[in-house]
This record gives sequence, C-alpha cells and structure tokens, in this order.
Amino acid sequence: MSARTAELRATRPAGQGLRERRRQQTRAEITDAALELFAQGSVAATTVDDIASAAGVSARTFFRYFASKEEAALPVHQEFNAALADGLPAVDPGGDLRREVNGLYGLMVRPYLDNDSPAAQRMLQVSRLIRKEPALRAAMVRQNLERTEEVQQALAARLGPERTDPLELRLAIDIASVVVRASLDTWASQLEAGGPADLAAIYGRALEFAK
Amino acid sequence: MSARTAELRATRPAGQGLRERRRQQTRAEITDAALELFAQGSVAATTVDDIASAAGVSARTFFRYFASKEEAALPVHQEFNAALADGLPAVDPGGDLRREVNGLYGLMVRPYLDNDSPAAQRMLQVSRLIRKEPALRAAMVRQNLERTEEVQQALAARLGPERTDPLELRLAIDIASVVVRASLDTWASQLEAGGPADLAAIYGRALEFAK
DNA sequence: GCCATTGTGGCAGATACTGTCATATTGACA
DNA sequence: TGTCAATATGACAGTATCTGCCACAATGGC
Repeated sequence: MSARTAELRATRPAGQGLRERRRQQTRAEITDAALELFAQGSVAATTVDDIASAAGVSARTFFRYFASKEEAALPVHQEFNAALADGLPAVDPGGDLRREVNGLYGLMVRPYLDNDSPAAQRMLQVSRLIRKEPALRAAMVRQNLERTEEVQQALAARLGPERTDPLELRLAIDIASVVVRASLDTWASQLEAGGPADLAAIYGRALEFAK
Repeated sequence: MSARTAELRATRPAGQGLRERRRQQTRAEITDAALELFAQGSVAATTVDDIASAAGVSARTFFRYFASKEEAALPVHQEFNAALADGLPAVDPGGDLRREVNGLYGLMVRPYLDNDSPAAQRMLQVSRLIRKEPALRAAMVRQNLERTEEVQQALAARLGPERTDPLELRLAIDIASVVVRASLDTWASQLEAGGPADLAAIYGRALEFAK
C-alpha cells in the first residue's frame, strides 16, 4: 500500500517519443492481461506473477506500473483524472459552487454517452468485473478518494483559498462524485441486464434527485 | 484482503457470558495498542507483530479479530453499524426517501454532539490519526463502502423490493453518508485547530447545503 | 465432574511489495 | 555517426501480510 502522488494533469508531457509510447503500450498490455485473467478466474485466484507473465514482463516491472493487481484493472478510472484536469480551467470561480462542480464532474460521463463506442464497451467490461469483485470495488473507492483529495486541492486553489467554505467545497465535490458513480453503475447494470440504457437520461435524473 | 460479511446488527447476541466479554476486551486492547503505536510512529512503520505483542496476543490471534492493521484502528466506525441497525425500524417506508435516509444517518453523529463526552474525545483521537495517515483513510472508505452496501440491502428490503428506484436509493444513501462524514471531518478539524466547534450546527449546515 | 464448543498459539507456506544492483535501451548532442 | 547521460528492465534478496492446519487450553451446559 503505497501513496503515489498522481498529480492532476493529463499523465505525462503527452505523446512524446518512442519511450513514452512503449510505456503506454506496456501499461495497456498489463491491463488487458489483468482484465482477462480476472474475468476467467477471480482476483483472489490470480497472482501478480500470473498477470506479469501474461503481459510478458517481470513481476518487478509490474509494480513499476501499478501499485497492486487491483489497480491494474482500473486504468479507466485514471482517465477521469485527465477529464477533470481538462475541465478545471472552465470552472467559473464566481458561479454557483454546486453547479460548477457538477459541470466539472459531468465531463467524466461524456465518453460513455454513446453505448456503442469503444470507450463505453470497455467501461462496461470493467463494470461487470467490478460488480462481481468486492476487491475491485475497494480499489475503486480508494482511487476515488485520492482523486477527490486532488480535486479538492485544485479547486481550492482556483476558487481562492479564502473564498470557499471547506465544508461546502468538500460536499460539492463528494456529491458530484457520488452522482457520477451512481449513474455509471446504474447505466452499466441496465446494459448488463440486457435492457436499453440512456446514460444521459440517467445522469440527468441523478442530478435532479441530488439537487 | 478478505471479504467478511458483517451483518447489519449490533455485533453478536449482545452482552453474553464471560466468553463474549473477554472477546470484546481483547478486541479493545488490540485497538488501543494499534492507536498508540500508530500515533507514536506511523502505520507503515508499525507491524502487526508489534501491535499483537503490545496487546498481549499472537499475530495469529490478531487476524482473528481484524482483517488488517488498519482496521484495528477503526473500530469506532464499526459502531456506526449498530447505530444504523438501531434506526432501521424507525424508517418510514412511506416517507420522503431523502429525508428518511438522512434521519437514519443522523444517528451516527449523535454520540459526538457533546464535545466533552468520552465518545467525542475518542473519535477526535482517531480523526487526528486518520488525517495524518492516507492508509487509514483508505481503510475507512473501504469500511464505508461495505457499510453502504449493507444499508442498501437492508433498506431495499424494508422499503419493499419494487417500491424504490435503485438509483434513487443508492443516491440517497451515498449522499447521507457523505454529509455525515464531511460534517464529522469538519468538526474534528475545527477542534484540532483549537477553535470551538458545534457538530449539530455543522451537520445542519451540511444537510441544508446538500438539499 | 464430563464433554462439546470455542479461543489461542505456533508453524508452514503462499503472496504482495520494496530496495538494490547489473544490464540494456533510448535519445540528445557533439 | 559515435558517445554519454537518462531511463527501463530483470533478477535477487528480504520483509510483511494473511491463511490453513493442528494441538492444546479454557469455557459453559449438562
């Protein structure tokens, strides 16, 4: 259990040279291996050595990419960081707090509004796994906690240190986060159950209910 | 990482014979040892063996009481389960969902309304530790997740399986939980900072903001 | 006072994770 | 193009977490 400090920005300097591309590729291969093995067996029955072997790297290298096997299966949720970092400049420091923060977190659902998009399909696959695996749910809320703390820092800086009540900022963020997660879960559940699902409608309903 | 199934009731058959009393005592001794060692050094620098030795039990026995060293420091939050179980019968299935769930979760703050009570002092001690230790925050959200899932099951059963929209139930619970946690954190922060703090007022303000 | 139940400790073992070093690969720059 | 600093990888050792298993002790009902 380490405490990485994943700053709130779009990963690294971006699409750099071959080095960085290789790195992203290796990362993706590890994730794919983890998802497949977790789906076949279970998280508990899958060892880090298994995942590393399947991805063609050593166990030592695995831990240079992910802090735990659970995290290896949840890179989707790290993309949220990029979305939030992108949206941060659009936050109006003078606007209504709840509204602004909800707008920021709304960016997280946008990639999945089209049920047939590759992003949506991948999210659905991960969601299915998460629903079956308490260990993955635990890893997810942990990631969520860290992200929330980062967003709180970033927003406090942007809104001005003294301009915002800590309690209200914290609540606005946590509620926005909960609304997004509940919406995505509901959406994934409905799709898994075979029925139709409109993420935009679900998210709108969730926002309204939480108001 | 195990998946205990802590049912939502006030621990065991209650104040049974000497056996159960001894068990609670041992449990408390482990917790005290963990809190002290964590406060002296850090969570990372403290091993399970250290805690077990300080509590006068073997490491093997430690794991019969707690699933991890982090959990050993957070028994306070397990008391929340008892509070929720107590309040469940008072939930009105016909009432407004948000209001009923908020009322249920409001029970969790009651033991700490008096800043000078032993319960409040103990909570304060744990809060201080949690603020300093990311590992404990992670363990806390994990416990919170499990509790939330249990409450959702229990409430769904009480409200009638078809009477409640899963999305709304989920949101009502998560928001109520977030409001309570943010309030307790704010309260603890203010007290730690040396200033006065009125938990009832904070909680009221949080409820209003989240409405 | 007997016996089934339950708690405890010790041990072995699997797995998770980290520090360290040697080696190889990359990319900037002369 | 050749050299060098930076960086990625693998191998190894070592520590810590957590579990299964077994023997033994303590408890509490009868």
